[in-house]
Amino acid sequence: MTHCGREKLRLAGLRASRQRIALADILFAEGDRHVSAESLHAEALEADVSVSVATIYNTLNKFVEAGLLREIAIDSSKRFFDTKMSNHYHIYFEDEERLVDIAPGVLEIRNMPDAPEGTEVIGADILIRVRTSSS
Amino acid sequence: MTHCGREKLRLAGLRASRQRIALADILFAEGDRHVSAESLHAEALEADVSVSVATIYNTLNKFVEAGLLREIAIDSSKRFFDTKMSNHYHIYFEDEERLVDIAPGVLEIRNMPDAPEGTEVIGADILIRVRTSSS
DNA sequence: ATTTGTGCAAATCGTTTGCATCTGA
DNA sequence: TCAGATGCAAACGATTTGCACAAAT
Repeated sequence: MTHCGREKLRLAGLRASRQRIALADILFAEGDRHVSAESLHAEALEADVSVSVATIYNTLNKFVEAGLLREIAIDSSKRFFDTKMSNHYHIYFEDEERLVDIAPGVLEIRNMPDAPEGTEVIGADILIRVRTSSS
Repeated sequence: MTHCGREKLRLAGLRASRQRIALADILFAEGDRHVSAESLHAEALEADVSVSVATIYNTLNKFVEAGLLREIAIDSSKRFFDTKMSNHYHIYFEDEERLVDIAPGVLEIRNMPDAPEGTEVIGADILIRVRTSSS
C-alpha cells in the first residue's frame, strides 16, 4: 500500500491524525474505490488500525465535505463513498450489492435542461440498476 | 378527489382494505405525485383516514412491489415514492427538499452500455441536484 | 372459515451526538 | 498550549417486525 494519506489530508487542509492517515491510505492507495462505512471499518480493523464507528462516519463526512470523496445513495438503507471525483456514472448489481463505475465518456446525458432560474447544478447522478436475469 | 383506489388495487391484485383504498385514492387521484412516508401519513390524517405509520410503510412497500409506485432514493435519510411509472427522470431542489419530474423526452441517455452478461437492467435513475445559486 | 391487513409498541439499522479524554500543530 | 480529533455509549430518525385483533374474500 502506498502512503499518500498524509499528503491527501494536507492538500485538503485536514488535520492529520493517526486514524485519518490510516483511512486515507486505505481509501486512496489503490485507485478508484467504492466503500461503505461498514466495509471501511472492517478494512481498518483488518489492517490493525483501531477506529471506532463514530470516527469512521465523522471521517467519511469530513472527507466528503473536503472534496476527497463523493457520496452515492442507492436506496434508503445503502450508500457508498466513491474515491473517484471526476464526472462519471454507476452501474449497481442488486444481487451482489456491488457498485461499479461506468467507463467515463461512454454513457452521456443529452439535452440536460438548464438549471431553473436562480439555481445551480451541484450534481448529476446516473445509476443503472441491474440484476441477474431470470430467463 | 376521484376514487380510483379500489380499482387500482384490484388491478394490482391487492386486497382492498379501507386504509389501502384511502391511500390509493390520495396517491392516484391527482396525477403524478411525489410523496414521502411522512407526508403521506400527514395527508391521510388530514383526510380523516386513521392509519398507523407501520401501515403507511407496509402499504408503500406493497405498492412498490406491485408496480403501482416507484421508489426514489435521494440520500441516506430521504426518499420519495413516485406515482409516475413511465420512464422519466428527476430534478431535486436541495434547499426545499423537493423533487420534480423532468419533462419526458427532454433529457436523454446516450450510449447506455449493454447490461453485463447474464444481467438485465431493472432501472435507470437520473437525478439532477440543484441548489439556490450563491452568486 | 381462512387468509390477509391493521395498530401498537418494541426492535432494528444506520448514523449522529455529547462528553471526557487524548493528540497533533 | 490548545483547537480539534477520538472513543464510547447513549440518542436519534427512519423503517421493520411480532403479536393480538379486525376485516376482507
